Amino acid sequence: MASTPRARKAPDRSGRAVTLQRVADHAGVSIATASRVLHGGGGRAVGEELRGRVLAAAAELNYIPNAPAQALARARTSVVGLIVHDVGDPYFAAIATGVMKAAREHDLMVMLAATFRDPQLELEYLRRLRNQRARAVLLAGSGFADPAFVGSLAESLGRFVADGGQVACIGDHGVEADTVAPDNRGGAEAAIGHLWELGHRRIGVVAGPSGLTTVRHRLEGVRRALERRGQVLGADCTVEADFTREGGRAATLELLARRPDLTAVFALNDGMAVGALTALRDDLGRSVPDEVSLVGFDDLPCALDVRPALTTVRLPLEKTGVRAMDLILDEGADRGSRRIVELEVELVVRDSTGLARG
Amino acid sequence: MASTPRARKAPDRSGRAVTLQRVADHAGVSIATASRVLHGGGGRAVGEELRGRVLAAAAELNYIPNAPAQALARARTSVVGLIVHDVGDPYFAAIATGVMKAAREHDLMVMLAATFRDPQLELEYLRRLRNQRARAVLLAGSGFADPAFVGSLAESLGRFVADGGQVACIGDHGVEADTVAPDNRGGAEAAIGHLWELGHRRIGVVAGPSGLTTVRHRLEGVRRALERRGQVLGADCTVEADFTREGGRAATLELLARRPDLTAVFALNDGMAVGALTALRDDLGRSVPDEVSLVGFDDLPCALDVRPALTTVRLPLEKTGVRAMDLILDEGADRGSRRIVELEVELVVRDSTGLARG
DNA sequence: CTGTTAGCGCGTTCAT
DNA sequence: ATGAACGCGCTAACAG
Repeated sequence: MASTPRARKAPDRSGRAVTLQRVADHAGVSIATASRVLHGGGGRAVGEELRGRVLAAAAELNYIPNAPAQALARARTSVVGLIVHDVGDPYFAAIATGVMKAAREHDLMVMLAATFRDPQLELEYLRRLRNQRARAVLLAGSGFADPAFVGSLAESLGRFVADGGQVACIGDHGVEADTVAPDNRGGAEAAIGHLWELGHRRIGVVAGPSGLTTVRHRLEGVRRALERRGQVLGADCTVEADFTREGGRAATLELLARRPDLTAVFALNDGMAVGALTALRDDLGRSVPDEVSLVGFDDLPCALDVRPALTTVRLPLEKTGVRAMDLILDEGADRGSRRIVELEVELVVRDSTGLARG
Repeated sequence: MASTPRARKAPDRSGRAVTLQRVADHAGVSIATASRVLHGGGGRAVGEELRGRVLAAAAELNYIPNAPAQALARARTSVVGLIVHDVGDPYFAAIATGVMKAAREHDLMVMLAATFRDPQLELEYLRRLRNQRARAVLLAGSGFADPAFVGSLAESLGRFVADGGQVACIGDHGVEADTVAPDNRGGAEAAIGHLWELGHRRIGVVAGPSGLTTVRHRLEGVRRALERRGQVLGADCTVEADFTREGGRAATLELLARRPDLTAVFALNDGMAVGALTALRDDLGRSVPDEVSLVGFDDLPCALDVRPALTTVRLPLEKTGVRAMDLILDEGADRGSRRIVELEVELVVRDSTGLARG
């Protein structure tokens, strides 16, 4: 036709976008019938004859349903949101991998959001995911221990749920929601136990920001393991810094300056451990593990690349992502109480730990 | 429960979801006015009085627009799709980081899709992104050199564009689309040049699958650099394997078995380089760089953690993601010819390369 | 400046 | 088994 005033879509060859209506016309059936054969949900079946015609028409026209329109009509989308601190961090990248694999098996798309550790941004993304009417949101990464923040987080999550969305946390976010979390305390205990068995009695801890729940839990594990053996974690044996390689390096320098007599260092994640290794070996000239033993946490790929290969606590990161998706998908179970899945961790002994000297 | 026949949404306290209509009612204005103050686009301004009432009502009711509904009405969404091989790979994770940062600045959400190097899955995700009516798609990662695949890819992309979507490639996908790509050839030439200057004349190459365009381009750079210096790359000087650490290790073993006299190895990405380092040092007992020099490509974080620290070609990965988003956002420029942005790379000399012996 | 109204593409009763 | 018609929440003419 000459003028199409309201045409806003890029036109298909024959002038308009390929909609269900067009498929129906092409097949000589009603739009309802077309909808039924293409998206089946309607309950009733459709006769072989028409069914074939619709399928053929759809194929010929290369019809693709309009997800936003379906979302509007069904009041439900097929997207889940994944909120992480930083995709560039191998820890989150591994979780994301698990999530994506699970999503694909269930025909879900995942919207990724990275907060770069800014709590406000986390709230902001929650809004945007609500705006998008995401069917569910996966909150990954360590939570922030700040009560005020946890309050607003709970509120945002509450709204999301009120809108009909589902929520699952990966790790402890201080919120009443289904959660899958690795056994951080147990992992830390295992790490300390390992060092203890090797004869280490003066162990230092290179910790991340205590505002992160993950850090708290790992520290708790350290304390518990030590106390069980009649020792308390001295205040001068813990240094807190950024949860990164650079943080680990700085913290280790400070730690060893305060306590040059330490025979072992436990870094609360592998990033920090790699930094600690650099500090120990390159800055301080202390050989690992001959003079100082080192243990990390997470078992990121880099733990293997580094020399000596890092003894660390392995987290089933990818599986964590998958499990979180399972929580989301099991819609039946969300009645009743909160579900909590604790994932087992495993100490992986490699070359960065050895017998304590003397 | 009583019976709310068509209620499909989780109800708000007062019984229904918070829609624009409700906000309008609450503020005592028409829905059009509410729309105008909340989403401004309508052209005309709104009086202070009403404007204030609408804002207040929206805040009080905690209104959040329904993106699918807006998408339907406007025939345009605010989501861009990002297709990568594997988020777990630091290479793609870095690109994704750049994309996400740029997206946030422009109020766009990103849907992530990981193909795990399965071409069919790439096509499938293109369909799904078209289904979602993504405003644009970013095709990241190395393309597949298979002509048949490139054909279907071009077709899929064509449909996407016909539907009004935009496309930008990261790296060469053999397709006529706006592209941002690092200078793979130049980087490889620089790497070889560096080794040459150090006196190396017997250089082996540890390559990824030749089906990937990235690998091809890097190999071309190698050949060009060598030929410029009067040498040709011997067939026995190149081994092809998976583009991974394990691939690098295996390929290096094979390479050195064939040519024990090599004084330098160029691995076509850092993953392979790390594997090569393991093979050289641990399996073969050859010291790096004293006996064999090693160069990688990409400058992933692990290049720094490894000992000796890896000499490698740095790619501006995060910037690559940002630039690709720029192409998407510059809608004005998409008339006329194809835009190609070539990103400069930089050789970073660290400790894995040294003078050739003898 | 503000309100009315007609779609956007689709799912879903409700008749037939 | 099939079709007609309404509504999902919102934008964008168009009319006042």
